Amino acid sequence: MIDRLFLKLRVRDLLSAEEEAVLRETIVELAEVPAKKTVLCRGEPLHRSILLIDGLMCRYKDLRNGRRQISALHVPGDFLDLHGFTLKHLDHDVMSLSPCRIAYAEHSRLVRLTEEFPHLTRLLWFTTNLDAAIHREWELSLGQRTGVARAAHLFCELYQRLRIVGLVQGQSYAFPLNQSELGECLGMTPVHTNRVLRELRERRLATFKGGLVVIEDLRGLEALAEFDAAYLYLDSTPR
Amino acid sequence: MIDRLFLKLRVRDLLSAEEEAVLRETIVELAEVPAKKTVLCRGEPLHRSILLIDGLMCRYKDLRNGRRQISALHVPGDFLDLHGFTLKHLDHDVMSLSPCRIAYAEHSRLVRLTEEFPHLTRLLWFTTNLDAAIHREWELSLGQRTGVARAAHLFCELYQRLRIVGLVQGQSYAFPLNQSELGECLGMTPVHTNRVLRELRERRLATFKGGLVVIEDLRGLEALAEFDAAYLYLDSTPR
DNA sequence: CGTTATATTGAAGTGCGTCAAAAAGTGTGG
DNA sequence: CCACACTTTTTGACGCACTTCAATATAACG
Repeated sequence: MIDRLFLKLRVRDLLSAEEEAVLRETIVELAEVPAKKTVLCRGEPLHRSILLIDGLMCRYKDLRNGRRQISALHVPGDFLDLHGFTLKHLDHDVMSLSPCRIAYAEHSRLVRLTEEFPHLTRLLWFTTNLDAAIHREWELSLGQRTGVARAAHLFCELYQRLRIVGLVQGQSYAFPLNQSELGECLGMTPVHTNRVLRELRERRLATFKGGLVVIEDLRGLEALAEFDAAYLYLDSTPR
Repeated sequence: MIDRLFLKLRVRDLLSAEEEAVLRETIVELAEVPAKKTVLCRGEPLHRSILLIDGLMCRYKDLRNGRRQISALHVPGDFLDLHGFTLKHLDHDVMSLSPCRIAYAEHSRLVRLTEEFPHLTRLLWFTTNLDAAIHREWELSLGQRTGVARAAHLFCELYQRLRIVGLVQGQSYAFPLNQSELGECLGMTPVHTNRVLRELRERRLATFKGGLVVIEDLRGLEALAEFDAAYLYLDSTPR
């Protein structure tokens, strides 16, 4: 059930059998969430954190003119709001993009974890810092990359993130959102998103259709995006 | 010396005398850094983290066309690279914008801190999650806000962040960077930054000149920016 | 089969970038 | 104190990336 979390962690560090057991005891109570459902609202007090088991979720913020920025995408094995463990409430909303399965970790149990398992604590701390590293790369995209490069970069990032949890088949992966929502990740309108996708298609780099991304030319896509996976910390290092 | 860190932490939580003492023992060895000096390079192995005592620093990433995105600004009391404690190397560079004073915390000592002081560990974890919350708000700015609103929002954010560490005098604060560097924070060219600043000046909201920000109409600035300080977590909550 | 969401394309408008030059500020040495 | 070099700010003209508005096409669905 939480095996994708272990895959994600073991790409980055050693995880002992005891630590694995502790996580299995901490993360419990499976639940299902339909697509397009807000699972967490900004400001509400939190007493547990959520691990994504299956499906795709996002965090987002809105402006009053109705424009929305998706600030993060989450794939299976990611915590949606582990940062909420120390923040106590969120500064953003969280919603499902596809039907999802989730599991819960009570904050009271996480407190005990920080008291008894310092290495595991640092590893969980690491995962929130990894989220922040992805935020920084998105800031670079939103601030400086062109529309096509932004889209190309996102496709490269998800290729790597999904690959390590076993969710890439050949050169394609499920990416269940529509062009409007993709535009909300990329800081552009649905119309322009459509044009950007057409350019990637015509340049034979990647296609996005019906919630499926097909990478036709990974090297070309990475070159266009100036993608360097270093910010995903895919190296195994003691934390 | 590290009192601004205590101001920052005590806005958010109780900090015991013992914890304060632990931090004083952990953060040592004062150093000076001239302006415009790169203090940390992406990729290099880290064995300590840096606390900013005085001055202004930034983290940034470059693209090959020479465009740069500043992904975070740091004010006195902030760690520059506490995330580096769990990441082990950085995905970005860090440089000083003004002459700075810094102090060091050895990672070996931080490891011991995580083993012996779980609440303090959670508080330090919190500060890295606060950095991430600021990243998210910048993503919203870069993706969805107009140029003027982005600038206005940044001025509001720094007003609050500097205020809690005692670095706002009346309605103004030191913000020692030039228009090019400000543009690198805001995802815009120096030329456009200049025009945006003129608009804020002409609308009598704020002025930025000679490294000094003067807020003329805080409410107006906040309204233009849709600024809501909630993402800065200025409330005292047990972590 | 009709209804609704999603994708696609066109045309026109705008915010921001680019290029270029001038003006103002800053520091240095004489 | 001025002369000079250099950086930073400011402004103008023009171009492009992206938005907006609108219409049509296609797919999804009960």
